[in-house]
Amino acid sequence: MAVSVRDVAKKAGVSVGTVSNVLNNPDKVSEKSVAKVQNAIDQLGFVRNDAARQLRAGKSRSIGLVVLDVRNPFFAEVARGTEEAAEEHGLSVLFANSDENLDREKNLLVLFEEQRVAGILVSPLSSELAEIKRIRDRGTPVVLVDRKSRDKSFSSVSVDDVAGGFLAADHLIATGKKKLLFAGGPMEIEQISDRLKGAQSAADAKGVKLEIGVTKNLTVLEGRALATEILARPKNLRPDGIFAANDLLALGIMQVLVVAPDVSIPKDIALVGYDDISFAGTALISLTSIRQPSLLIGAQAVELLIQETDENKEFKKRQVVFQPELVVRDSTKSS
Amino acid sequence: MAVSVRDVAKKAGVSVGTVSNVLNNPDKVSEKSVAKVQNAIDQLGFVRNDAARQLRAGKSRSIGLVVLDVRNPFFAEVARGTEEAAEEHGLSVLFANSDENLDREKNLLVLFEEQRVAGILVSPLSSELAEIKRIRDRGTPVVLVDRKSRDKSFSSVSVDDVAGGFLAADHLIATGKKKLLFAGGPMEIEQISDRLKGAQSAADAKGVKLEIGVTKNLTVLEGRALATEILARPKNLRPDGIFAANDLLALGIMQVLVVAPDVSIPKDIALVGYDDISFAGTALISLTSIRQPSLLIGAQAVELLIQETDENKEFKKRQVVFQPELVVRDSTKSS
DNA sequence: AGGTTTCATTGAATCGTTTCAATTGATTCA
DNA sequence: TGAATCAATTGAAACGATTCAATGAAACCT
Repeated sequence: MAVSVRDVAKKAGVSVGTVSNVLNNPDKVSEKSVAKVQNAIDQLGFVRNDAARQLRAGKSRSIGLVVLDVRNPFFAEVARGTEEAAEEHGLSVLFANSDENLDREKNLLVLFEEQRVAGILVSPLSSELAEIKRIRDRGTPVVLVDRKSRDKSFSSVSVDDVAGGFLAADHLIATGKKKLLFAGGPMEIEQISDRLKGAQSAADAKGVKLEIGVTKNLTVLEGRALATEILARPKNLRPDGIFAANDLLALGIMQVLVVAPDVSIPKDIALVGYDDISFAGTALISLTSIRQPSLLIGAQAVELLIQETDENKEFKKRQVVFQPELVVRDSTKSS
Repeated sequence: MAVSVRDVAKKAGVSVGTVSNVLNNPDKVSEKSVAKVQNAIDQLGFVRNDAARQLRAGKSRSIGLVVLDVRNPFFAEVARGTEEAAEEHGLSVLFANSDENLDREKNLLVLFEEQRVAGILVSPLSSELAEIKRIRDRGTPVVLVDRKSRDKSFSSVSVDDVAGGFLAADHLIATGKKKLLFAGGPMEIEQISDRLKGAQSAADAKGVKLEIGVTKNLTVLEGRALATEILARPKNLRPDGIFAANDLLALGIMQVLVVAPDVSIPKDIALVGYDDISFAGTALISLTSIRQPSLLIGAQAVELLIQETDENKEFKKRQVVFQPELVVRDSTKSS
């Protein structure tokens, strides 16, 4: 059933070495042989066996990507970034999501290591990097994604969430807002608490109040709940600017505020989100947001991985931190 | 650098066969040997080489999934469905998207075939199945996803879009609407024209008018453009029920209608979407939609693939067609 | 013609795992 | 005690592509 190079060689009347060369170094083979071999391949329906190739080569031409959640648009973009960059280097990317589950993460890492991937990009769940370090030390390069490693022995790519939080709050203050509210949670997630930290420092710098509205998660529903609570307050106790830790939360808040008769966005309450998902720009009132260069993050991670593979390993660890960007839209723009 | 079973065997003082058995059939090995081998594995940091395993086995334990666009929430759900079903059978799923690009599709299929995947699930781009047929005939089982094959030689899983269109229009009519509008396009996409076909037949059956609003694509922006056009009309020329070919389009329409002073949803204009994406339920006015059993589709596709692998190949081709389901929410529910 | 270089081709050895027929050693049974 | 049974272990062979030193053939130069 299975057709091997040997079968092709026999049919074409050449040696297996020649067949292999036709496949991999066609310029080292005479035209006549190429033709004969191609012919035999077509007739027999020969398909290269990648397992055998890899076994011989010792390494695969794939890199593994482990993210927390593929359905998060941010990670979907990061994934595309890695895919594009990898393609340029003739590599392909195997996607997998850990679903924020430590066991799954472990399994996936083992799987990738068994596959002898050229390298692993991982957005690690826990701060416990022991397992990852073990893999790295056994020879598989690893780059951390969306997480700054204090441990300088890892290369990493991340975004400065503190700066993002600062940008958001500072922008609200710049448009004249004086009673800010930060919406988000749980605070155990470093990205979220960093965004708050940045917002806090902007507020402190300008002597503006910053209230904290902790949510259980970053979903539309939580946003609506929070907004409903805010509307229940007397007008003078409401914030005049809200910074939500992501866009879904912000959109939920917006949905409720927009139908409240006594609130106008952005005049009474301005709103800033985070992530700049595609829905942000197309919302009823387009949403000001903090954009993370997600494609770039993915691409950069691949580059770091490749550097780590190429060069004398120990030298080239780098921690790349991208700066987020403020995208101003109608939810904060007084027209 | 690389540690092999042979190294483990030497260190543990047993044969390679025993090491292999510890890995794959621990019950066939004495406890003492298991302990010795485990010890050696830990000390040496041995990691199984999957390429060698596969080479020996002749088949991988992965199945390949090629979808048109991973960022489409429908396909994201289908992917999860395959993942869950595959996991139950001890298989893993390799994701890839063709980006609606024929060359990419071809490359991915070749890649999967070279990997000797256990089978391929593909949402094929063109109706030209020659290449896919060739792969199938060479021995890799293939199941078509989200596409009904007229060619009965393929197993396939799809959803009845005509029925979905009928459901939507019939529901609008049942709530008393008399001037319907179908929004969607381009009509070359079979899924879209099928939905229209179903809507048309529901309208015909009840003697209700159905206007067709063709859009360039199915995005929020197109929906807003269309809705703006509708609002520009005198009131008596506006439809009283709109069926949009997907939820993004419907949400765009809703965004515009909801702020129009002289339109109330669903009293003046009712709205039905398609796909039931997670945003549908959390929209400002929750959106009635047609749900496709996307998880089930993925799971079913895996089952068909496995049947095709197991049984005498030629018998078990099946074309499974799921029925979509109407999910009634506020956008059509007179409260 | 003789020698040297160039180019194409050959095929055995290799990668690391699994399999399976053969072997060993221990245990049971009559 | 000798034979039969069973469990545990062994190690060579196989999977299929690639590599590389060796070989062959042709072309070139003096």
